[in-house]
Amino acid sequence: MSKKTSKSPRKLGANLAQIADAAGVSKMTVSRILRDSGGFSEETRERVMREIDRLGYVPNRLAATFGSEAASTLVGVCVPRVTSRLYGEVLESIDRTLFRFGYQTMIGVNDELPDVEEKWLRGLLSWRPAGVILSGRSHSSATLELLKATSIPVVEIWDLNTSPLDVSVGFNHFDCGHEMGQFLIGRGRRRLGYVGIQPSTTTMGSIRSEGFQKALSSAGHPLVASELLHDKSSFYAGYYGTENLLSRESNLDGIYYQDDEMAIGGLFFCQARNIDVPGQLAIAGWGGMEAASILPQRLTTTMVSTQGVGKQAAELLVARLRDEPCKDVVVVPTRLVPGATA
Amino acid sequence: MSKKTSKSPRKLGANLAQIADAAGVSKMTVSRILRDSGGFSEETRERVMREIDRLGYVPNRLAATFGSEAASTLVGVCVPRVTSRLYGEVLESIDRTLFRFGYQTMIGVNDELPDVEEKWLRGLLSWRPAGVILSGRSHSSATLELLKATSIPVVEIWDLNTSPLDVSVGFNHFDCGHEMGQFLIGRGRRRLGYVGIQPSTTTMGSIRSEGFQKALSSAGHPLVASELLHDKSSFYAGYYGTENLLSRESNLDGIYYQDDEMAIGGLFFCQARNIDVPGQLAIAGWGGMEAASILPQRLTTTMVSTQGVGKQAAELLVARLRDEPCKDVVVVPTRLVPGATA
DNA sequence: ATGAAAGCGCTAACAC
DNA sequence: GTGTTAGCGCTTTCAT
Repeated sequence: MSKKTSKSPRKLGANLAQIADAAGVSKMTVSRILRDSGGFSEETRERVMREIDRLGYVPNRLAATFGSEAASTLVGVCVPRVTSRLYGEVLESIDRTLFRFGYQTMIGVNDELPDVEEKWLRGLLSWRPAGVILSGRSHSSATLELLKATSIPVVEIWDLNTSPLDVSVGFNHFDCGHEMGQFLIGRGRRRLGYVGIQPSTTTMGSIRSEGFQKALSSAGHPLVASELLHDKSSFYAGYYGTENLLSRESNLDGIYYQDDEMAIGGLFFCQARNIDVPGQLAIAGWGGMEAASILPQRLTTTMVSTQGVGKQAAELLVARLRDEPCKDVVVVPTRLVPGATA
Repeated sequence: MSKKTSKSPRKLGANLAQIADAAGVSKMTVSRILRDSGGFSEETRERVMREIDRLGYVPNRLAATFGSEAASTLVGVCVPRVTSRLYGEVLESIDRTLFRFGYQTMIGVNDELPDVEEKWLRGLLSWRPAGVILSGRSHSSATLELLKATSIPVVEIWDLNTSPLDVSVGFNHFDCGHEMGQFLIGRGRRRLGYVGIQPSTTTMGSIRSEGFQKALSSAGHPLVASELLHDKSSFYAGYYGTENLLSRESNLDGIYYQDDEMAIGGLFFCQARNIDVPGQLAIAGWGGMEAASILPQRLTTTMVSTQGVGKQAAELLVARLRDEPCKDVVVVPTRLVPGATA
């Protein structure tokens, strides 16, 4: 059984007034010193700082933000999942950048469900955050209304969004898919398939597939078959997705996967079944996964900078908060890297 | 250039008073209704709710928490990294659970540096959170003081901690290592090595290695060599860590890795060099990685429930916040799963 | 360079 | 079942 009891710590230490008293100045002077807003002498500053240390003063941002509203340093970040290499990297990168700038990150996980995002946002807004970072482009209408009503900066990440709510940072997924389609066609592949996750209400990620199909159609060799799993992306999903697809269409000569995890799963399936890659079947992924570096064959994939997205999203948000000029739309470049699997 | 300007939205909508006016009641009645704390009639409730919807009222938790202090629903969670499968899973699991209970998660990433944790905590406490979840057991003395002074519930996660600051949820890493040591010895291995990451100031994860060594020594076949990398855990780190270790000690007959990522990296190194696993070299990891399911050989590893840690940590924290009785120390069980690599 | 007064939006405590 | 009063700890505004 636990020892301490959480009896409401009505006072958890000193407050401004007590510091002020101890230092023989007014609350305002202490406040100015803490915010370094000028209007105090160096002597007073030192005396006050000494008392702050001595009394172990921890400022109360609740009161500060409540009292000024403009002073909020809270930023809400909502991602589809944390447990996904790519989103996890973006989240971490955002948090690191915001932390450096003195903001704190309040997270949300929405599972790509607009309703969950909405519920989360409603809760978030009650904390009067300085800004929000959302993933994807499809939001519920209530979400849109809430954002409009509060008028705080909003950064939409992940998908390229040419008409963002406010500002947006992401990849051009359509082009990624299109480029890979052209690449595979260029390599002489004619009977191509796709393995990915069945998109839910939101479309995160499925746009690459559209670009891919477009490229194939334009080249006169439309997509032969695709396997959309009701699962989340994983190595194993790629493994059995490939199995499913090939059992339906055994004579494909290439497969494009939603991401590298799934592509690697596919690669292992081929290895298990003695399917020659790339001789018999080409394999291509997306994301530039670190694991690919240790595979016997380097994976053909599109390298992306999730760090870039996170960092820029955070920086853009900070710029908006400081009313500095900033771009509306940032497209983070990606790079198709031919490997040994296609 | 961005369109909207973030001109301080001094009022971002209606407040309690306006709802009260519109509904022809007092602020208190509205407050009671919103918190469902009784003391109002069903009629009034409906009338008030209608106004709330109509005016798009978003409660101000800043004011609420500030005014009551006990009402905080903010929880700080600090992890070493988000970009690590295991920690990411714990974080996500914590957030999901807290969200269900109506709390919001404020995150921190400390890179296993106590100073960063301390800096983060100082910032967090200024938001007067209801509780904190920290990773690991080593905290700076200032961190300890801050926590003692605030007296909010603290949950320490990841490592088994028999004398936690408050409560603790984690794995018994020592036993994991010890068990694997005994297992490998039992399989006839005599010249064992270890590949992991050089522990920094904090010890997260290195305790498994201690348990492992203890088991080997007890059996009379002490650890032959270990390779501690100045890097972060990854497939590739496991790959070249194995290369380094074997170049120093070529006649090892088994290697224990810090985690599955690294073990899989090692497995691929062996494959590339035609080292027979497990004939010539046994390989064992820790963590129960999903990727292991698609490998040609199932990896010998210890399965752990990161979800369990996250969920229980959050639940314990909630119990503490509600002053419900709860355990001080929770050890989440792990299970050694023999595979085909050892 | 410093201070005094008012007020942010809510809840606790106490009326009625 | 409902209202009134006071106050949480800061910042803003205006004096001095």
